[in-house]
Amino acid sequence: MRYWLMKSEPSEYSIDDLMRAAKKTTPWIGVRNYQARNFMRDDMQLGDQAFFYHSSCEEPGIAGIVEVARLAYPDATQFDYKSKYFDSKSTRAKPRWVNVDVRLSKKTRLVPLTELRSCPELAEMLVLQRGNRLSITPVAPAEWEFIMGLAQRAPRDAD
DNA sequence: GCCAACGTTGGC
DNA sequence: GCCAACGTTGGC
Repeated sequence: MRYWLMKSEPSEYSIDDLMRAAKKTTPWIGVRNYQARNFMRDDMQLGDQAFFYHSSCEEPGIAGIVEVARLAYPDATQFDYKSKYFDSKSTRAKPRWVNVDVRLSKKTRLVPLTELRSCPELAEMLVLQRGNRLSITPVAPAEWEFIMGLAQRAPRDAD
């Protein structure tokens, strides 16, 4: 069992969208980066857990916990010319992009990026590294446990 | 909106 | 296979 962090722009798909989804499950479509794809295709297993991270928004940070509910399969949007994720070089015989399905385990308080950055325990965390842009990154077990602790704590005072 | 950092593309 | 140009990500 492995741990991950998966980024989504809440204007595209937020933790609340996932709460409203049927079976609280969604296909993690739209990944168009080979490294991130390979994590889904080669490494993700059923039951793996992931932080649902809100990016490119007012308050970036971890918004909840999800679980891998279906192993990687071809991402349908790559074949849909009307989709922003359409890839003209991908074929059904040889699909280039895949997605897993994730199911909401629970929504947490928003643990802001700034708070994560302030924790020496998380100094090595991949998503916090300079210049990191990967939308899916592995999370070390110790980092996972630490953040789970943070998430159960009351939000910081905002002064 | 800016821009640093990184990935991808394509000419050679 | 190199690498410059270009595109994208994502925090600020």
